[in-house]
Amino acid sequence: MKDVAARAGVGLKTVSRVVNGEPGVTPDTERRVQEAIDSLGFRRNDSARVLRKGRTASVGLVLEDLADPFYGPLSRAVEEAARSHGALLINGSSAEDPDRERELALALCARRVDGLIVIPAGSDHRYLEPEIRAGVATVFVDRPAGGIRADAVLSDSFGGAREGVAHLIAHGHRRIGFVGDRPHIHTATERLRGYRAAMEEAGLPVDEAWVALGPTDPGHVRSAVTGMLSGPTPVTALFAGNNRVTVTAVRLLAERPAPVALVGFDDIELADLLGITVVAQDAAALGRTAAERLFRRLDGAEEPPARIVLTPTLIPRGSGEIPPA
Amino acid sequence: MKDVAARAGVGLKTVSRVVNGEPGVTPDTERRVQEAIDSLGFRRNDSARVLRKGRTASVGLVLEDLADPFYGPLSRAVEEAARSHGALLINGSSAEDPDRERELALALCARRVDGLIVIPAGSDHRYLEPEIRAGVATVFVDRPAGGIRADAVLSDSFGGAREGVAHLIAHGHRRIGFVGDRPHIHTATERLRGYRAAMEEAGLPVDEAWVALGPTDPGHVRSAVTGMLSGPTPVTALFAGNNRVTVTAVRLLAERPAPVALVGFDDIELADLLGITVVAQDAAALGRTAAERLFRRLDGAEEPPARIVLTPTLIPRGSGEIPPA
DNA sequence: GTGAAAGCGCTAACAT
DNA sequence: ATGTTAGCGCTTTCAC
Repeated sequence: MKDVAARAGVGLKTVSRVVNGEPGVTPDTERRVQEAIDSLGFRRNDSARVLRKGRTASVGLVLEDLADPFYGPLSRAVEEAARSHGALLINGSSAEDPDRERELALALCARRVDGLIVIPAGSDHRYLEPEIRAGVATVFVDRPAGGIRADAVLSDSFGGAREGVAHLIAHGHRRIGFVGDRPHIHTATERLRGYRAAMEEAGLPVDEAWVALGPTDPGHVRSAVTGMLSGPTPVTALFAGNNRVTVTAVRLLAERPAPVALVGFDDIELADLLGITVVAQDAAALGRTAAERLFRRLDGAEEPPARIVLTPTLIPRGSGEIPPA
Repeated sequence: MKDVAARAGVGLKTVSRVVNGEPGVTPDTERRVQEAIDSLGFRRNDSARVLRKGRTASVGLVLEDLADPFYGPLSRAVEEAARSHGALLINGSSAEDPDRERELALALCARRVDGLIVIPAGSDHRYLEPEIRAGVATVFVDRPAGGIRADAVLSDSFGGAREGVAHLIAHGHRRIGFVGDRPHIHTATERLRGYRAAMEEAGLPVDEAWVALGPTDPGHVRSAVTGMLSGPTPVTALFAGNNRVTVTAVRLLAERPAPVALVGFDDIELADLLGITVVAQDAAALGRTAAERLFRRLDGAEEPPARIVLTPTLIPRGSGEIPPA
């Protein structure tokens, strides 16, 4: 910028005015400055600008795994909102590791992102308290924050699971298995709660051998499902607690001769062709809603922290309507 | 930091030393500084650090659409590499719009990212020349750069498509349709070239009514495919130029009574269950390779720009082995 | 309409 | 082992 000023034979501030489109520059001067900029290939250094202005026009998004098809659309929705507010998005995956979540979130704060959207891996977010006090707007998505009061945008996991399980019950099932993510994950326990509620409302007993919370890699899911299907009181239907579980369950059930009913939480591409009944969340809406809330705060809104709950949708496609064997 | 120094009763530089884990501080002093840091909730301002050091420890990734299941794993792989080099990842979607790609890439440069990974939307990247000269390491992925010499990490679109089409020919097809992305997209024309090569090598004529390049939204793909299946010389097999096309083609073919063979470029989740034969690229490997190249350059490697080509894999699953009607 | 000076928070270089 | 000074590139303030 100094160089540009020298070359154009003007003051530093005049260049700054031109670069930022501020008024108070004669067209002629502006032209000279512009020429100098072009010939020098000058581009403003935003780091310096940030240092001076205090705002970075960037937001951070900490999620579990960008490679998971659930988070792609969510991230894209956040990015789109950021873009419409002139902000860039810095993305990081926690790999479901609380330490990594924390490390990432704090690194983003050190970069002085204006806002932070977090899909929690851990359940204690008090480490963010000083940051939030220091002005980093923070919104949690998909799962609520632990230990602090903050905005959260969630899907109704309890209600969605209850509806899905009730759907299976309505189709005649009495022995239904539930396979979900590890118990420290909020959505996993909420969905399990929904399962239990539906069973209880129907007056059905739950054999604890029908319930499995654990890692959602294919190996664990396979053994959990196999167990439920082969015990003394085998289940006739399955509720899958998330998209990873559903995918593995579908593969496994396809290998078996006897049909087993299945409803999965989260929609999956091509599930329509495979006839998989799901309780679908709108990942993009989750991201969009969270981003809107974030930017509202950045624009100065002073509302108290709120919990916004989106309602998932049951989509019957066949697998959930299979009658008991 | 000033405040911390005052509170701990030490000089500014000593605080800096403690914060950065530099040697030359007595354990006792370090403890005092650490206490001051904790009680003040101090966290280093990385913007200032960046301004001083010249490196931001961040890389930018410009891709087409983070919500596309092809880019999630790619982005995650880049992020993982960045993480292992202590860098953060800023990503943005161009929505396949060249202006937006340019705008994003330049915004990232203004932030002084250390490196840039670009999945081109446009075909002219001369706008990046000054940035690259100024030291921003740049690697192109999936499609090569236009108008400048730069590293590129690609899949062998030509070879992959040729192999896929040859596979259909080997199963007896003589009239094969090709549905691909818009012609200005490098991979689309490369794949079409592969299609033509395979046909020619088999001595088969290509009726131009069997070839459609265009937008890959369901509407366009449906009408293109429908046309090919209902003309005077209907095709008996289809080669789908990317994952979007494949998904729509599978849906459409499922609605038709007569079986039509299909091979698609790019793998898709659950394609195994639906028996869809694909030519699979390894999106994560693409991202990983590009990131490795980028960080090698950032570590000072002075190699000339190279083109690295990964070989896709044909995975027969049934749809590509259906014989002609 | 324009510019000079101060300073954002940090680190490199050089004292002490 | 610790502190001081200068300055990264920009914007803010205020004077011209």
